[in-house]
Amino acid sequence: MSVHREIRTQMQDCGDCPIRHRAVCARCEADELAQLEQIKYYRSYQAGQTVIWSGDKMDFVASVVTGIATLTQTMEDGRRQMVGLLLPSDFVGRPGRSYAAYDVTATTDLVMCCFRRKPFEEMMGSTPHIAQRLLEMTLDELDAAREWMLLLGRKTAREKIASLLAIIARRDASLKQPRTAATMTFDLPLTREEMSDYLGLTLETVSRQMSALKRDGIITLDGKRQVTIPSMDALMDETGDDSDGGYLV
Amino acid sequence: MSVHREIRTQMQDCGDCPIRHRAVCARCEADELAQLEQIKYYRSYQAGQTVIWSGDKMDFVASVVTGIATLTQTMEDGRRQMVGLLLPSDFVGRPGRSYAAYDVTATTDLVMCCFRRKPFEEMMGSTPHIAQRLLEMTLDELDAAREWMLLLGRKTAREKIASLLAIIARRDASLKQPRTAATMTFDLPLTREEMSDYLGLTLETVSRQMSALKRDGIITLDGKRQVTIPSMDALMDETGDDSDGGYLV
DNA sequence: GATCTGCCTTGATGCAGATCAAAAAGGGAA
DNA sequence: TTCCCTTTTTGATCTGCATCAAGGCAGATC
Repeated sequence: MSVHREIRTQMQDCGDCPIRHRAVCARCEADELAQLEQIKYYRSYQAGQTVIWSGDKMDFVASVVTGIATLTQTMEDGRRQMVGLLLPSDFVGRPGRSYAAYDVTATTDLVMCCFRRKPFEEMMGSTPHIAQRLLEMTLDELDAAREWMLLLGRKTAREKIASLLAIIARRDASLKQPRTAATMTFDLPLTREEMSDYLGLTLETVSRQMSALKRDGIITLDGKRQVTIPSMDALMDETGDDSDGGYLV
Repeated sequence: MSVHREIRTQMQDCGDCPIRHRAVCARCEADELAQLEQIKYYRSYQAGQTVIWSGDKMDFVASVVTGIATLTQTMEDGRRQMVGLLLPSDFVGRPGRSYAAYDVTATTDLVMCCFRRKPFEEMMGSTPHIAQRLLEMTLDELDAAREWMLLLGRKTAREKIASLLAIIARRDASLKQPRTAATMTFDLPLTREEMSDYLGLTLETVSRQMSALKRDGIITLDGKRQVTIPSMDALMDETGDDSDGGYLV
């Protein structure tokens, strides 16, 4: 089936972009793909660069291809809270909204696949798959946000750190290593300050708790950023989470 | 146009149910409405009753018709965090998930409009409007969750209380009073304990901060539950929020 | 190699909110 | 009315994390 093959070939350059990948391409809708191709473009950002400021005009929606971006809210007096961590395939922006609601920042080098907003919205109207796929992704993000609310509202500093490490480790594991490895090693993509913005702590507390987890043998640090987790189970014991919790389908 | 009129008539009994109201009925899609009618039923709950427990099988999705429900997460040791406050027209449950992820509780007497999940999902596949409407609603909830993350992570106890009061007051205002009233009065639908679960505080702290706001003339209490706000501006000054913040379109 | 600069760690101290405890205020029911 | 029970308030004390303040370390620049 040549259309199928053609799409597969074109898919390469878009990485994990969910719009093409899952909503469109998985169903081999060549027309939709062609349409999307026309309104699509790529943008790259260096680590630390700001993608867009809260309140700025935003005439695109996008999905992360490679790298990590963050969504942050800032209060007038400078207090900051991270409200989203965007990994490859995550979606940024919102159909029907023309201004950014959050600061979007690249924490690593970042490539995004952008779609001009207006034509994208029009396409959504005529292409049910896209709205359905977006709905699924948004519901996942809502679940993640609610898990984070529990963390912010009720967990101790140590539990917060352990939870963050577990999330990063789990994501990394699904990308790289088979699920077998008892020991796992990864690079922290966040500075201590970014971690503190995510966890609702100060960077000093983050640093102290990292040291404490190290002292207690839950983690090993190689340099400031490389983390080794000897036992994922031991880490999970520190998160305060239910040990099972696997009912989410 | 008789179809239109018929739909309007049938709408009455479903209150603010967004599925019929906005996604379906607003477009006068009589077929969809007929389909929805077949898979729909109502359920009532008394104040305090649990609608469903986290982890329970959930073979329906629903929307709140009247009353208020809450979504709560509980940790093994009993720490609780409310992660959602469901008002009339809000949606509960998730297409594609057969188990509840949160405890759902009626905080006031509650009527819900339920749809059997499987047929609802099938309908979503064939009826684009519904997925699009659900997407919109879910994006709104995601924004609300992210605002709540800022509150949980970075606001002081006093700011948290003021923010909650402001949210309830604003909702109430849009239902009842014209936007003109400088003074506004409403009943708190939550106990001190529920407020504390929502805000990530203890009930003692909630009580103390309510007393403090009263002492400072920001609010007046008549009994435990009826709140009067002499000046909405004065209350907003206590929330820590940007005074404008009106860029969200 | 020396110096700089941006992270990160560690220490000392303070305070907001938690915890523990008890009294007060409602609000039904009899 | 009185009693009982739940919810709320208030008080005393404790503590986890924030705040303030030095250093330490590793990678860049000269």
